[in-house]
Amino acid sequence: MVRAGKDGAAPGESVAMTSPEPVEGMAGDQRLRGLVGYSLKRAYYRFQSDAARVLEGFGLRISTYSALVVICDNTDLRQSQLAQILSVERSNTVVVVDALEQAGLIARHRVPKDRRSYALRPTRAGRQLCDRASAALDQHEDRILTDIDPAERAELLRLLQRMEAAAVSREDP
Amino acid sequence: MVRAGKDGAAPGESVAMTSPEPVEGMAGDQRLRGLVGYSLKRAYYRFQSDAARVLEGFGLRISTYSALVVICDNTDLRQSQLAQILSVERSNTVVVVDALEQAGLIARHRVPKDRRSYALRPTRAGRQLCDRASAALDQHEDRILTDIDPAERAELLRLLQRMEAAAVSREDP
DNA sequence: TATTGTTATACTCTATAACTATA
DNA sequence: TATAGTTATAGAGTATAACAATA
Repeated sequence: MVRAGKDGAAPGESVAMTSPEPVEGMAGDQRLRGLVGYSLKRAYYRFQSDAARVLEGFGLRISTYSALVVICDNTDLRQSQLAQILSVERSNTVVVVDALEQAGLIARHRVPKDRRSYALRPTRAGRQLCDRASAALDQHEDRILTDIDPAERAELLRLLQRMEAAAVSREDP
Repeated sequence: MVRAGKDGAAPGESVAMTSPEPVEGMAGDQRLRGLVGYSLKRAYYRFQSDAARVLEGFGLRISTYSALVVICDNTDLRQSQLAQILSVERSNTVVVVDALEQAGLIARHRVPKDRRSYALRPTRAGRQLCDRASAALDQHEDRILTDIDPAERAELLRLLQRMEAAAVSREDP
């Protein structure tokens, strides 16, 4: 029972990434499906593991890719600004910036006016890789969302951002 | 946790949970905002940290709560079925089921016909807590999604599930 | 005193492999 | 041999505290 076509998990794909084939005669996760948070989580994990696989081909992770994009788009960014934009802790940006620097994709430049901080700048290789990875990621999203038309996709983006903003506004007790 | 007096961050909330106030004159994360995956991630983290806070009041985490719901809704579930339904590895269900059992919310019953597996059953306390936590979580989602009307919310759920399914179907390269 | 970057640490979630006991 | 549950472990992401250099 339970196992329809997929035997123990196809060689190369994990069980956890298998689609939730409903167990016959069981409710399964139907009750949880009513929660936006649950479907959000499932969609997110699926989506990000695919995105991670795409970026792996460029030697990037999701964290390093998104930092690289922000550094490319904001001239002479400080690390604490990077942290704020991406909503990660300052301390956690260090390893990401280290990785980008060691890969020769960005450089830390000293700021004369404030010698505590660095100005982050992409190298030419960094800009090039950023553009190539971005194109691949766009293509990837187009493929994944192929049966969701542009209007729906725009609506989806809009709803996700409203949800995030709504949750933010509920921060205070 | 959450702690009111940490040093760097604004008193009350961590930097990471701070809203992404656009740094003036900068592009910020605008380019990333075009990616569904990025907004999906941001919405997800915001959402789940809120949900985790709600469940904390019941002594539950997201993982234990969702397992409890599935166990309540599927009679005499096996652990591997639980894993399949929730799309987690079998090995990772063990600690979750342990936690639920130790909290007196479920019990492992031996199955005479197959002594390798357990039949998971909720206790009365487990069912009660499940219902109370579910109600609280529903309320929480209603609050968060207060400015998203029911039609939009249904559309959101539908799109999220289509996205997940779409990503699934792209598993085989 | 406050801020920037940093280090160290811990906790969670996820993934993999290998073991045991049953089948 | 195959499966159910288990153990151990490793990797990422995230969060907190404390420190040095600088403001």
